[in-house]
Amino acid sequence: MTVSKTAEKSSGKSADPAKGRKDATEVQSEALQLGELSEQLGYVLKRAQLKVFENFLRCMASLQLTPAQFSVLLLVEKNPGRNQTEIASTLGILRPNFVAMLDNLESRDLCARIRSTNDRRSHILVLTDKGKAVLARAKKLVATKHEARLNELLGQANREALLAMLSKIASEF
Amino acid sequence: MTVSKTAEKSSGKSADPAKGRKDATEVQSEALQLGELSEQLGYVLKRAQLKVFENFLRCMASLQLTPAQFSVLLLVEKNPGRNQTEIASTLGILRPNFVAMLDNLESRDLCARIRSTNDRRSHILVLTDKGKAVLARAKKLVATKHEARLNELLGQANREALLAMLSKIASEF
DNA sequence: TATTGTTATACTCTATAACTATA
DNA sequence: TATAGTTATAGAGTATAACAATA
Repeated sequence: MTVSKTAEKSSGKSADPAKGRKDATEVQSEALQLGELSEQLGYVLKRAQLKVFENFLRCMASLQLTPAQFSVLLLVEKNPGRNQTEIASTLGILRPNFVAMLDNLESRDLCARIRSTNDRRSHILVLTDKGKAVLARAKKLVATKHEARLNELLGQANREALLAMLSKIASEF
Repeated sequence: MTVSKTAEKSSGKSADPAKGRKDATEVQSEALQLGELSEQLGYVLKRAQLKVFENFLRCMASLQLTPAQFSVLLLVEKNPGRNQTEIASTLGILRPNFVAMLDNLESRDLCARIRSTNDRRSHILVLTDKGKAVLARAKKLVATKHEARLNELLGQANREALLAMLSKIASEF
């Protein structure tokens, strides 16, 4: 909501921004003060999330998997035989929006919809062999490029503490 | 990307989900296993961010301010006299998208665009008196309802550690 | 020629209602 | 009657190109 994906350099329109000013009302034309914004958890959380997703996409460029697609593959692998409603709702994806997502994954032969014999309204979801292979490669990329970078930045212990706090917020806030 | 704003209850379609099964292939029809998903920082980060924004909106319902609008008011208050480009780019908002946002805030008499005398292309942004008053009330709501809730959940020290780590990710990742 | 604010536009993500086929 | 998957659609949020006024 607050933040977009592109950063932009600040201008600094005058030739010598450090020199004398015309009058006292003119502010110094350099970086703005974030002020209380840098203490707003929501603001920092959003900016951090965008950075993490951006990095995830870069790490996954060769496999063309978005964070959402990766989460679907992971969940289907862990819970084979569940239907669309169960997978979607666990991920917080609304069923209507899940249809196009699955169409995409299925068209790439990463997962398959199988009509359930128990309840012929349901589509059971499973990973294809290719889906399993791609997911295995994706996990490796995430571990060696994405998570490794985070561990490097924060340290293993801090990364785990961060995850624990975010989980608490996600489940209890 | 991964997560929507509404949660949904899982079904549990059979009358007695704990009792005997038809055959060994049928899975237990209760909660799904998140598996590695709960270790994915991006996934947890996104879900936490949605919860925090949701709570922010609830706390701000009386003032009808979104996180993005709050961030604009905060930044304009801290940096009066800056133009649209400077405020927008600092927040990561693209200039074209900032126009409608400002139209909204200006129509509610919370901030004003003033044609700069130095550079008549620029619109200098300032908070109106009403804007200052509303922002003051917003800050109070955020402190007493929103941040207080977070401190209650995490503890003051943890909340600060969380903020520090997220800031590091936002700026260095 | 370059920049500011703006318009137009498009694409993604999210959300709701309603249809169909099954139960 | 209710549920699963689907379609259609609408609204945010985000992205790019291009224009008028001004520098």
